[in-house]
Amino acid sequence: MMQQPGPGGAMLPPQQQQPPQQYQQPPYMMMMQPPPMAHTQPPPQHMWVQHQAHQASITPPPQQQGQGQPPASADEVRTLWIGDLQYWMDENYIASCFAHTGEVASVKVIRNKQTSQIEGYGFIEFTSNGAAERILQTYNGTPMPNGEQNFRLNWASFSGGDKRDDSPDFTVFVGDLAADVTDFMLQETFRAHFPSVKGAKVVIDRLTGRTKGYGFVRFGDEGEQIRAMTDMNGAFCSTRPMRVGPASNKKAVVGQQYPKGCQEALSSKGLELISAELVTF
DNA sequence: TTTGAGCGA
Repeated sequence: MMQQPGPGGAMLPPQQQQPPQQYQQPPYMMMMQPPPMAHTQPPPQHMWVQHQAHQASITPPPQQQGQGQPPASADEVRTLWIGDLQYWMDENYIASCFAHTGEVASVKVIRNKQTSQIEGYGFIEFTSNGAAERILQTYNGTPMPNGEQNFRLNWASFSGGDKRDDSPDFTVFVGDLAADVTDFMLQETFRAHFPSVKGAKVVIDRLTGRTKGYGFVRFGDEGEQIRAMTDMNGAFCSTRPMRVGPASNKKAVVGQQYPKGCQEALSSKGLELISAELVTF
């Protein structure tokens, strides 16, 4: 029947209490004061460039890179994509989040060409593939230092580990979410009843960093998706009953477009990487 | 707030 949060509390987000206590002390505090609501004005453009200076030349010439840098296996993938960035989360902030690892090679936040506003995503290059993977596993889905939202990390596009599930995803929409519901919480709430749950996503408002009160749960099995829509409707996640319904496909599921030229690279070397299910959603 | 967010020179 319906799930209640009541006694026993079977669904407890272990994620909430395992913040890797590494990132709570580093001295990023001095620079992470969000500007007082910079409406739409581009911040001074000189601020986000200099952090690269002390990083020992981060512009690896495409061919000859074996000079001062540890040549991380040439074609090793070591760049992560980071999303859900707020307008004030610049290179300095992101770099500071991982500074203690000592493995950040460079950070780049994508900005709008005209407005210079942060587009909401960026790239973090690490010193090795292993470092990148470690950070991905450790931090993805955990709270960011500002405490308002979670890291959303993934392998940089088409570089190997990004999602490319051949299997179709069966998604349900979940509304009426309480403000404290996280991806993980939502996922586990459903997974407790439906083992085919692949992942869940609580939609975050980029301007506020807070949940929009709805999200999505993906199933591997269509039957479970269907059943979840009735079984889980009204079930509790955190403090409120959820509203579960069909999800409108955000886009054509199949036939993603890859940059031309990447096709053969993918088929030749990307396959084993895909099998590992590193993708959270 | 109720149908996402997504790859750079």
